[in-house]
Amino acid sequence: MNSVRTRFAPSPTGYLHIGGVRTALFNWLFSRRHGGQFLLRIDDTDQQRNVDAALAPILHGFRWLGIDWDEGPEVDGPFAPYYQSQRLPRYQEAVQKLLAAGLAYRDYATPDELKAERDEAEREKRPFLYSRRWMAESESQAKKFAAEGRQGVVRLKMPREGKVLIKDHIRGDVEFDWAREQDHVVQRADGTCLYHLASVVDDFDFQISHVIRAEEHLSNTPRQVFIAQSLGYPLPEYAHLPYVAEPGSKSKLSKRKLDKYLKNRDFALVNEHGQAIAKALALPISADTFNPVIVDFYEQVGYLPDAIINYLMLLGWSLDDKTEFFTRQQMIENFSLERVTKAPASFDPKKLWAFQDHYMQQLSVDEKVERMLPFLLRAGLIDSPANTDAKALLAKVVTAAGDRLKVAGDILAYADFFFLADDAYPFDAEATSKHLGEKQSVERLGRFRTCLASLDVWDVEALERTMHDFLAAEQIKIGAVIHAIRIAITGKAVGPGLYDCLALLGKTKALARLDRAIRSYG
RNA sequence: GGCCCCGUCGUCUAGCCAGGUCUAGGACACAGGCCUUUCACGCCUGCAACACGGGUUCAAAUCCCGUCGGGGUCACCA
Repeated sequence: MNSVRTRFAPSPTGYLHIGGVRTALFNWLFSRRHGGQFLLRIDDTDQQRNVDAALAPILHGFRWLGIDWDEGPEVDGPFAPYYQSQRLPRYQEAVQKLLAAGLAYRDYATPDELKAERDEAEREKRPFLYSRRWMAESESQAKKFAAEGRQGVVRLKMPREGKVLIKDHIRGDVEFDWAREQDHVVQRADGTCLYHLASVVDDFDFQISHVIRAEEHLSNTPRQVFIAQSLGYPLPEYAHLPYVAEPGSKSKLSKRKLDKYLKNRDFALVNEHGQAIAKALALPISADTFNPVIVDFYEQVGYLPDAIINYLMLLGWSLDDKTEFFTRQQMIENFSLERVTKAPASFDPKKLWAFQDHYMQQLSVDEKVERMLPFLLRAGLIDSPANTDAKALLAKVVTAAGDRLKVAGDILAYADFFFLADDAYPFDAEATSKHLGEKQSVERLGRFRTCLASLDVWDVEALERTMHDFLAAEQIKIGAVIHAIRIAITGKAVGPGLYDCLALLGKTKALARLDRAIRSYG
């Protein structure tokens, strides 16, 4: 009956952080590996106004990634509610128990008095430890302090000697001196309770067997152990994961330092690529919620959940010296805490990109079409999902584009010209001046147009033959003309094979586009 | 600053616990080449690391000690 139960406890912040996903993923994998449950608990003791709105993107992100939870918001479960804001009575009950056992005390120190003690300790260069001077040891003393107009909070009465040993699945045994632990506040004057107490009570109530969380919580663990033991709770197993670090550094990844990451070449590249797609979609985005640190970025741009999950799984974990690709099933079968790395791992957007590339290549044309159609719809390049002609064209475009489409949104940045009107696609300025800048090039384009106009059969083979004959007649190499043609019909310097483009456009459109270029640059 | 954690190519990592098969393997990135007169894919080649110093040992990336470096944490935030 020792079921494995893990949890991830997001705060409703309005966005899902890539580092948070990694932590959640390891929790999820561990529970799945052992046939247990994974739960989501909402850490909203900070009572914000609109928890639902701030939580929605987070839940949505997990769903999108395929990280499902057995208990928590929207699915409930035997221990509902899973919101800390709704569990205050339980926390207060725990506080009473601590008080009654003499393991916590009411404290009436003012912030200024506390600060004075802290400053003094600093001046004397000794570690700060609260003097307990305003600790109320009896009811009458409490009344006396209150009569002075003081506000009472509840503090933990931490041991002032001895050591505590924390057994951690990743760190091994870690020892702390009790005497360095502060008498942390667990309940405010207004009766609300603080995170550490709430977290410990929740983990017990929800029967969490393994607390798997980021390493930044390791130094918080002694106080949590103290709370749990004081309350008579059995201790959960602990596993402190290395945190996810910034690109090219060992500092913790944080969405607040976006400006810094943008100086990283790879990060900037991935970001710009995404921004371009967002722009093509006219997404109402802000840098706050739309950047490569936030999961939503990847969904909007059209990454594949499998790519992200696979990449994240390998950030701080490995099976062996060569296996890189895992199906969900393989992940679950192979995951173990023992093989989690101890050192922090830098988030590398380029490597994520490489996984994305791989997984995209695994998709069939139909699967790609299914993912790209919504993008064309949203950009207004296709009027309706029921437009079968447009869908058929899309399938052909996707086939011709092949590996060039790295994310679903690339259909916009890369192949929009197929869907735009013959006079609406933009000409790339740099490419145009390079290949259509000279009169000679444009004249040659005109002659090539004449050759094409005489074609009865319009397919790749015929087009290739026409080109061959044209080159012979002109006595030139293909390089002298192919770029100009490409730009004329697509507006871009890069794209699928030229004959594919021509064939897919059809004779009428192709000729119209050549005419437009000749008119514009002749 | 105190406490705690961590330290293998630029990055993710294998190897470390059970020392030799490690002139340290793989992947991403980067550089060059092939393919293709676009781009991308693919293929080939190259560049590139055991933080440093002492031990122990016939033998150390692996064990021990120290140093240095990086990070986390020290709230009436979570």
